[in-house]
Amino acid sequence: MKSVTIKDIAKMCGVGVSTVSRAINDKPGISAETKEKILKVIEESNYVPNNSARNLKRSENEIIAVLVQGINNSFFNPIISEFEKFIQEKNYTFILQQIDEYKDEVSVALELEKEKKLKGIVFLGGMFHKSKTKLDKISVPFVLCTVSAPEGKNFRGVPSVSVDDEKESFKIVDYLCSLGHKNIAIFSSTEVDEGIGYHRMQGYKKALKKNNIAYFNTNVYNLLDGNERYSEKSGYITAKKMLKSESKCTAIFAVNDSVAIGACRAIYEAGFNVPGDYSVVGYDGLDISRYYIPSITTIRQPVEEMAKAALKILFKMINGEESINQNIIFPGQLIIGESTRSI
Amino acid sequence: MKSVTIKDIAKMCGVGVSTVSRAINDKPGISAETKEKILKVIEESNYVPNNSARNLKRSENEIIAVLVQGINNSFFNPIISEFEKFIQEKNYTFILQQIDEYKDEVSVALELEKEKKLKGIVFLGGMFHKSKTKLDKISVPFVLCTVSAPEGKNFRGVPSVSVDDEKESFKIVDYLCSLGHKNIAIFSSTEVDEGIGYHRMQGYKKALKKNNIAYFNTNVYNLLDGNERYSEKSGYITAKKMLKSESKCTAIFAVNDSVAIGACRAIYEAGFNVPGDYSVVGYDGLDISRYYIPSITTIRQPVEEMAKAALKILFKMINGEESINQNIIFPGQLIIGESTRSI
DNA sequence: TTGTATGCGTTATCAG
DNA sequence: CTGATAACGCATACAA
Repeated sequence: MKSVTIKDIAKMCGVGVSTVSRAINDKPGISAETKEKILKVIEESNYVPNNSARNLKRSENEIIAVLVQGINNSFFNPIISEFEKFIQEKNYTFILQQIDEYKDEVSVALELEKEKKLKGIVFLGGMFHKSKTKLDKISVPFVLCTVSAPEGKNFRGVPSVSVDDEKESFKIVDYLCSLGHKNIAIFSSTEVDEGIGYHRMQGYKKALKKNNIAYFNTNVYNLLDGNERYSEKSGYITAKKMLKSESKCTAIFAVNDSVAIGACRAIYEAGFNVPGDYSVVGYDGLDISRYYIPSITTIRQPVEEMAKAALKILFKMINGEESINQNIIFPGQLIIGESTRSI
Repeated sequence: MKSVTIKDIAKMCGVGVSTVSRAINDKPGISAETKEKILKVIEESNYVPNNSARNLKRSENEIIAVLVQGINNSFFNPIISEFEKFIQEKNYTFILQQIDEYKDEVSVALELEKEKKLKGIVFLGGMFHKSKTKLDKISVPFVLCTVSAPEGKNFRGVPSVSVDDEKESFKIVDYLCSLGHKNIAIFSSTEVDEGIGYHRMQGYKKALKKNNIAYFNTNVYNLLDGNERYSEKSGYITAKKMLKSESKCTAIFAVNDSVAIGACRAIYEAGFNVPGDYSVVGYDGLDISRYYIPSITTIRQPVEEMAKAALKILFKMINGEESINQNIIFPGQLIIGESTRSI
């Protein structure tokens, strides 16, 4: 079970370890002859360089790490694909690191930074309960993607790329109002976790206010708890709950597309029609929202552009081109689907 | 930018490095007093242990790595969640490693094995162009999940957990036949890549044969190329192509649920109805197939059970309980949705 | 209870 | 072009 090391290879070839190292790493200062011989021996043996040892020695690696929470969220899929492409084009190595729910993303970042000698970090999604002081310990460039640093709390200096959740939520709820809806339910999380639930709720409230519609607690439907919260199932169950209640609402603002789809299904099963009986809107602009029947009216986040923008910022920082922190806010796009109608 | 090491901490505390090490790792043989003092200093400094150095020293780590190709495939989501839960229950650390499309998964496994001193590996999905000789170089226990080793080629000894794609495809196409369909199109990949395309095509052919239905090339529709192949978009475009053709088919066997959904949407947009004009079936049993309207008739792979079974095998091997290789084949479940009807 | 010294597998810096 | 040898940061056997 003892694994073969560079020393073993050196011995087998009758050369020094540094020569073997040169062969492995395509370094100059080695004759084609010996190189070939060494590579051949390596091929025949079970030798695989130990990355831990490598990382320990190397002062810097051309690698970017992307840290995601909730990797099973399809919203992230196109973003991750974009990262992969972009980073590879720059001839960097791309590491995707999943963050366990209960773990602190900044701690993981700190560990990874030392371990791999990273060039840069992207935080994708996440709740961002991050403390600024801890964030400051990160010594390589990093950027937040799809979330922005909380305002006020002295988080200035934290570059980010995001969409203004409150504003976009306002936009889509306002759209519902413009269609004549006056009784609009919201399916969301009522936990004040500074996460998407909070901002989207704020947008909802503001839109109602602007349209002179009173806000009622009874129109707020709390989604499932836990990691199923933003799933189709969650929307489905919540809609069933709503349908059983005395709700007189004519429209539903679901906190994301998956929830909207679950709601549509529940409404369908109850013998009602979308948008005939209920207009339903989502948020995010997942692919599936275009293929669903009815297609879902939603706010599309320009994910590819956001991904590119995040990496551009990151590489600028890496290259020391600009040290000013940027906080790019992308506009969301209201996509009018078949799930809404005017009344 | 020089980062602080264990030595620095030792110096700052006026103790030896081993004492600091003991404090960090909760090892015995240290007074509560000094431990507390050390931890406090660490807290205040920017010290983060370097994992590369740790891995280099440690002989074994309690960690399981899961290697996935195409992490953006929602089919894998519940499996990964299950892995995470299971592995954490065993008090092991869970590492999810994404494999770039162009990379060889076995090479990655080999590297990772040395680097992290893994206890075990799970290969999730993937094409498995793996060569047996290379696979043999892996010296820790591993198991394939959702794919089985290719038959014949002396791959005996490679434990796996999977569903019999050919048999299950047969089952669902046979079901279509039993509904009276005689002209059944298949949306798949015609590349002979030993991947899902091939086996599902075989099942399709066998089902036709059993039902005395002739096989026509013209009923085979090739999906998009590249990594969009198995997406909704791919099914959508392929269905449009089919609708424009002279096809007289009354049913479509889509190679997976996403493709089926794309096809349903295209049919809908063309003014036709599922299942009125076309019956559509998928494969996999994604959550969305239950929430789609119409819900999709599909073969559900028992993903949670498969995930658990794979890890059970792995842990048995790790504990040396059973060295016999197991190849568990789970039955798929025919789920009859609203997307099919008898004619 | 604590500190010192050694080695993990590499790469990099030197002489040769 | 090549080969010793010194780090890299940590854990551990051993000595104190």
